[in-house]
Amino acid sequence: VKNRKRPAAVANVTIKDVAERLGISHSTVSRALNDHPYTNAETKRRVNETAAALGYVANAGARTLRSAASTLIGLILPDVQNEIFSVATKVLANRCANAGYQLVLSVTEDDPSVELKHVEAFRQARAMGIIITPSPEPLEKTLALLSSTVVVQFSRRHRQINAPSVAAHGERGISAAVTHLAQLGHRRIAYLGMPADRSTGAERLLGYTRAMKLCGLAVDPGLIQLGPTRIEFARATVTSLLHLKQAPTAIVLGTADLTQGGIEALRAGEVAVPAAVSVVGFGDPSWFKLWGPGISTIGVPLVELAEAAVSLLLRQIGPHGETSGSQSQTQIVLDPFLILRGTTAPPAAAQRRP
Amino acid sequence: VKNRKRPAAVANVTIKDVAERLGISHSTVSRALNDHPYTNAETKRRVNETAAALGYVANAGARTLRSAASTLIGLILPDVQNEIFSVATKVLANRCANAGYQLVLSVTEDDPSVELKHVEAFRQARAMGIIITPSPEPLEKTLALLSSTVVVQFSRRHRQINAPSVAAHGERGISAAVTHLAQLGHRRIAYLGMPADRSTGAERLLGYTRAMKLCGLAVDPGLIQLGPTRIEFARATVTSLLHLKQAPTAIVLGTADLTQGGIEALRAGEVAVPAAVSVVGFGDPSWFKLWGPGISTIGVPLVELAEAAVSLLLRQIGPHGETSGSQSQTQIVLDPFLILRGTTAPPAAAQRRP
DNA sequence: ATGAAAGCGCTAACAT
DNA sequence: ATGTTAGCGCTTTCAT
Repeated sequence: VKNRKRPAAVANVTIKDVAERLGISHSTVSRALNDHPYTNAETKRRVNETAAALGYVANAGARTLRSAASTLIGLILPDVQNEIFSVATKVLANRCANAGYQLVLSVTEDDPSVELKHVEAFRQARAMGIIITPSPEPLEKTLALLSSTVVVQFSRRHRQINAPSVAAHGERGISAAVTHLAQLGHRRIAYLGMPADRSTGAERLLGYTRAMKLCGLAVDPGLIQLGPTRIEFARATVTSLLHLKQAPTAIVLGTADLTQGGIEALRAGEVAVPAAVSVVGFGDPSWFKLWGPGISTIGVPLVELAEAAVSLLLRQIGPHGETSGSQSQTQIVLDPFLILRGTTAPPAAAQRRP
Repeated sequence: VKNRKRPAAVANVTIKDVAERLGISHSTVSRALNDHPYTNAETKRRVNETAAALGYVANAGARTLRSAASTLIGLILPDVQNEIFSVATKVLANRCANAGYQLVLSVTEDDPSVELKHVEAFRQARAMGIIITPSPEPLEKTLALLSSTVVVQFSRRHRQINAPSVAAHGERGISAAVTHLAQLGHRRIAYLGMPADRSTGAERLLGYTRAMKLCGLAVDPGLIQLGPTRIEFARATVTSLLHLKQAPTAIVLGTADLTQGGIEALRAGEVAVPAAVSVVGFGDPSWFKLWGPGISTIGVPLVELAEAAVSLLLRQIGPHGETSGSQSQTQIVLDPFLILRGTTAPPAAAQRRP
């Protein structure tokens, strides 16, 4: 009888303690606890009973050691506040829990070394799979570690990561916005977006330039502003854009954060929207429809994206562990959709068009 | 040479493999890897080298099995979308990572059985601690499991959970809002909030009734509306409140979600704010300052709350594992602050006051 | 249906 | 400084 470990709260009750208490062998207890086919019903009952009485809690680590299959799934995101990632987190948490997995979350803020640390930790914990929004330039070691794991890339895609991906078709989204504005008569359309080092940033920029050309509009480099996905950046940039002597009559914002910053600038400058300038945002946080006349924006099927990502991962690792063939080629790309509300209208100067 | 495990991606390289390759004992490898004091520098170098070459990744489970100390911290939240919880998630993720822990996230949506499942999983994974926003009525078993772990209650507090807690002083927050409105001349002030089954709901409701009485105002039960923290509920309720023959001249919303619903109703009904009705919201998502004249609201020190919670937990489990004395009595309560913007003004009918 | 025994990968005495 | 050994809690043959 070992009785000197009261200190705080211990959970040292093992399968052996239960066995000893019952005067049976610990392997019988193991079988009883795991509903092994050949187990006496009565034994099973008694085992469960005393296990509960003793406060027995299985040791997942020991189990993993034997079976090589953990119940952990890693999620690596640059940020959790952002709408797309918070929706993803919610969806993944639900789906993983339903499939019997636990979600280990890590937030990198796009710092490659933080990213590496987390990937390492996940590998050490023998996570069954990892869903990751890779940073723009992951470290070599990160790439190596990732290559020996089941991975699904979410939202962004990195060419050196040979794993399936799920993302929104950013190019089409931005294109649709630009085209819509061009059709309204706008000629000077500005684009504010992420740097092209992320796949998402590059694609969206491409969507802008392509659509401009397709609409027969000149691409003025001064109207293309790339920078950090931060509210302050958008606020400052939109403000200066509006002070240009050849100011744009419409602005397309490339992310939800940039949209917020842009709106802040517009509000601060008391700019009439859409009378003085038209605006198309990106993403659709719940308040976009409440602001002013309602913000016209590029909606993204957030839930569907997240669902696709987990499904892809779960399919590979199976509902209880047997990793099946990899399908690294899979690339799921979902279409965004233009949501027309009140911030887009023909430009003031173009009222006299046919 | 075992060479038949290419299937997908395995990480079966163990400390023994490294030892064998080097012709030394596995314990030497273990020491080298862990920077044990008495280790030959050259040996250490070679060990690290071949470990890297072989793609060795430590097995955290095995380590936990020996040392009884994992690197896991559990976070149990009813929701991640909500501002307070998303901020908490971000802060905790950062702080935990810095302290060398991994954050396992679970979302309960206040379902007690889901809550239990997650607590069980955390205990099985031998999580070093749990930060939880307990559901209104946790199951017995959940309580029992929790009592044998290091726990910090976040945002909500349950009387049967004997663990330190961190929360905002909801009563004071709501009181301040009501008092402010009363001082502006409002007499019919409505309150829309959470059910009183959660500590937060009960406190905020108390803040309302107390402040009303203190201001010498009659508490009209018809102006107190409690319900699910859902946008639709607030939308419907605010709409019906405004259709009352004795409609309120001011409304206090008890959560951020309810505030959004209320705003939606006001916008849909084209109600003049604050001319026809004053509004005070709860929380301060970034868009509150952008809507209309800016939403007056009860701000909560979100980051500080989250910081306090991790600090409390980390202090108990220590930066690397030695659980220290519990301090279950600790209750950190942080004060909210009234943010006055444009949605509050004297009631139309009271313009003629002194 | 149950018990005995081995071993998963690792750390930590204890030897040397 | 390094090797030997035992054992953490569990599952899983292999006997019985």
